[in-house]
Amino acid sequence: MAKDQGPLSGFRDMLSDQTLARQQVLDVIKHVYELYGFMPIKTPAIERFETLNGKYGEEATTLMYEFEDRGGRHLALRYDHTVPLARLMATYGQSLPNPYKRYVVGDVWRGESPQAGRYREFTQIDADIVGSDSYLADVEILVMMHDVFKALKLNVTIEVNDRRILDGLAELCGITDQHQFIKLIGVIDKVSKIGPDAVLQEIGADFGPEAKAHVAKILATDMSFDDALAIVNNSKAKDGISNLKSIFAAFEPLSLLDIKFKPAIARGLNYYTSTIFETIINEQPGIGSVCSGGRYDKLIGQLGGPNSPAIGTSIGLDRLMDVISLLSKVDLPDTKTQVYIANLDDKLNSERLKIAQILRAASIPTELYFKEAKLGKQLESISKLGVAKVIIYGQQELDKNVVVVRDLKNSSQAEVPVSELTRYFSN
RNA sequence: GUGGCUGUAGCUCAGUUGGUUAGAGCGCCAGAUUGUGGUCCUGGAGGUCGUGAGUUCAAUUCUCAUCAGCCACCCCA
Repeated sequence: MAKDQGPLSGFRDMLSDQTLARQQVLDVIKHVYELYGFMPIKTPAIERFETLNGKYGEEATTLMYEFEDRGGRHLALRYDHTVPLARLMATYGQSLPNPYKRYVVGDVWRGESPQAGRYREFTQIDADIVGSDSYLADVEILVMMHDVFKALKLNVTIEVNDRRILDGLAELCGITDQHQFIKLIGVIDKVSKIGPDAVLQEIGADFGPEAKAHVAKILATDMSFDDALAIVNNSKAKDGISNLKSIFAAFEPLSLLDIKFKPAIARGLNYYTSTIFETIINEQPGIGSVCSGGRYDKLIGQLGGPNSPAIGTSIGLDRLMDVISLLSKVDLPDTKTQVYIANLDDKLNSERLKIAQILRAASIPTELYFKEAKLGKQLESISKLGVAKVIIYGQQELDKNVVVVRDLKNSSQAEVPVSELTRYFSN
């Protein structure tokens, strides 16, 4: 067992099988993002504490990793990618194209109590559109998320709401205080976890029977926009609903059944202003949201930039990988090597190296078996590594200027002239 | 951060109502006459029972602390 040498609680080491699988998933996501015109950027892991402070909400600030450097500067590890992006926009906004579309892959840190699917260091893959308040930006983000999960062959439900509907609901319940509002949506947000009955009981206890009655209606499943409007019919909610109507109408012809209106979606982060969404994996709802985001039209202005509207999405790669490995129990390979060259005789090492170099030059990942050992032993251990082909090259082959290629998957074997090597492996 | 449950070989777990050399399956290594693997057979290695301290003649088994995992709260990817 591990001594006290393992990684800290909430942090993890990842071996090659896991890392290769992540890379594979990441490549799929990047590919889809780039299809929509998002280009990669990178920002520092550390920011000034003041930059991050107050942007997420009170609770979140206590979860930040903050520290002082040797120069006495008050710093923090980034908590997400959205606030650093907003800072970036405040710095370079004038010189960037408008709308500005970028994506970022990187770790973020939150000092939470770790649990399955909850880590202190995890990777987020964000895509944001800055500078446009068009509902088409919202549409593109949502459709792109649909495409990502389709490409990953995952059945998801993307639940969409508009923060202003909740504002309207609060107004209806007579809640004007910001703290009370946060508390209200916090309770509503728990509906998928604790169920509507428990939520209503809490609402009743905290906000009175009238609020309870209003919230009860909003929690109904399969609500249409008109249903919602009938319940919360004030100007705030109207704005929200007409926004969602435009968004949903735009992709209606695509019939994306996995994107749904759900007025109970709240989102904890403070900076959201209108459209908000969360994504649940249908087979693994317990793990929580694997992708979420929304519109934050005021954040960039808050950080001293121009008043730019913006919308973004964030995929939690670690949770996503947890779900993927839960769903497919297939053993993942931990090598990309395609060919292994067995060692029958140390005297032929430079000949084997020459063959390896020919293959590598043709972009075929190739490794050499270092130790001279029984062929059977070599085949066994190479097979265990998950490598499909072995080149057997001894005195007999040297004399004939050929190579024996054994396929470990179907136990077939072929003699290939050295001059034909590249061609043989290229198809 | 608060509360609860858990922690035995690489993995999944059994076991000890405190008492000499702690077990299984899988995996790993080595054989089965020396240039051919994945089945079967035979043999072997590997554990200071998460770590540290306390109680005791004696602790892996009891107590405390600590670390890690899980669950709830909280928060959210």
